[in-house]
Amino acid sequence: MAIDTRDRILDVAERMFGERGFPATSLRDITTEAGVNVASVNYHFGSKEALLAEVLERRLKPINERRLELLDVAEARAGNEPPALEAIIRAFLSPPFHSQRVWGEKGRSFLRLVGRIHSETNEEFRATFMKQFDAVIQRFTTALRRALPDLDEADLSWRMLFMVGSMAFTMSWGPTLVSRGPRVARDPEDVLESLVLYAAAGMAAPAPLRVPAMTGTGR
Amino acid sequence: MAIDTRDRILDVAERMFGERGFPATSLRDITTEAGVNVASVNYHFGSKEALLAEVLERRLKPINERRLELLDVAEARAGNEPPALEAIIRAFLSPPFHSQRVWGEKGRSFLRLVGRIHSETNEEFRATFMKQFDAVIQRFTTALRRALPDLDEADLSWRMLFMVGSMAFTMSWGPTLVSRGPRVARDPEDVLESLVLYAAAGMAAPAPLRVPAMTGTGR
DNA sequence: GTATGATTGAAACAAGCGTTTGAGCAGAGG
DNA sequence: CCTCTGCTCAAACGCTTGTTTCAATCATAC
Repeated sequence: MAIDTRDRILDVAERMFGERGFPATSLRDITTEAGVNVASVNYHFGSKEALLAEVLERRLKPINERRLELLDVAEARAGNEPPALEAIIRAFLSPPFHSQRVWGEKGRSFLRLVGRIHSETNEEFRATFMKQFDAVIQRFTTALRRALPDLDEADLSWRMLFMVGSMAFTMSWGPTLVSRGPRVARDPEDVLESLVLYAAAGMAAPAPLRVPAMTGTGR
Repeated sequence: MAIDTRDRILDVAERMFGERGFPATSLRDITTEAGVNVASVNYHFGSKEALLAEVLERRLKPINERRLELLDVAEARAGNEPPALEAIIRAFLSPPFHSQRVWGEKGRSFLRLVGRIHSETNEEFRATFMKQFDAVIQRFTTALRRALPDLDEADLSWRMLFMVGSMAFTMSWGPTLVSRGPRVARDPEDVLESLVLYAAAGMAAPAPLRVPAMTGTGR
């Protein structure tokens, strides 16, 4: 019917994986809603897992390219200096949020899906999935290291994890939070702005005092 | 054999749910490893979902009680003033990290599980699950509102979401990050300290300038 | 010692899963 | 007109899932 079967499967799969999660969504759910035959998934993609990979890549590739683009721009603009911390962080965080605006409802459920993959796929799938991020992680690590010379390597890694965590969590829970009450509802653009400020301040926090070989600091 | 069947099921379920996720773990996986009969799960707990609820409650209850305790202490210590931002945040973040130390490997996989439930269960399960947090959320929202009077309600909600996101993400990815290379390996206590500093700085970031009815800020 | 109530065990249940099969259809190229 | 290629379809495959059944076993109390 209507459009290409492949695309219909991808669209419905994206939404359903985002709403219910990957393991909880059956191929029959997808194909019924898309109005296509069950067999077409294996015909076009090979397997359910390969379908997930394609769903992810279709959206993630432009996002990561955009991240690198924005970082290029920020670095070019800053000349020989490292770019401002906030500019680096904005280059990293804004593309997925912009995708939300551009793709509307579709983009939103995709973001939820991204927030989920880390917990819904097996180790090896995640490993291949992560390859898509290698270049991005490396470039941004370097940029942040220059912008935060006082931070040692371990602290930088952890803080990047914290940042990604806020982002991923916001993507999967944000819609729930917004629907909870009109007092928190807000334009995705404003949420991005909030998140950039939050992450930049966190990144720039003073380096923790490391008390060597002592463990009683917390109590 | 050995110990109580109930407890053996709970222990194995906790570990497996944490490692592979809830939907990806079958009751037969659990019961085989625990050396008990499949039927015993339904006999003792009623259903797979009820088993998950019990696994969560067993650990979460003392964690949330401890959070409230620590907040009580911080508020008592501060007298009429609001407690320091860092103290509030530490009261919230430290109990799950301490549980990691106390429970060893068991605690670690439990933390991974907690980082996952938001994406691996259906809406209604999450709703009942969230009730366990009602008191905690309310108390900490109030405390943070007092400590950050310049922040409006919406910003506070989002920033709390950011903080929880860093925490949850760290719990589920932290072990992976640590195993990635010895350069980032670190005592859980140190990671907690990093996270507290990061979150406190993020929370205390200047309130975003809200440009009313304009959308082009990010580009 | 026997009755009672709680627990365990092997087996089966219906339902759903991802995947495969092979017949059928459409349209383009020779 | 025929054949080839790309695609769709209903049906079935074998397997796993959570749950249930009911007899066997256990510990405890009378």
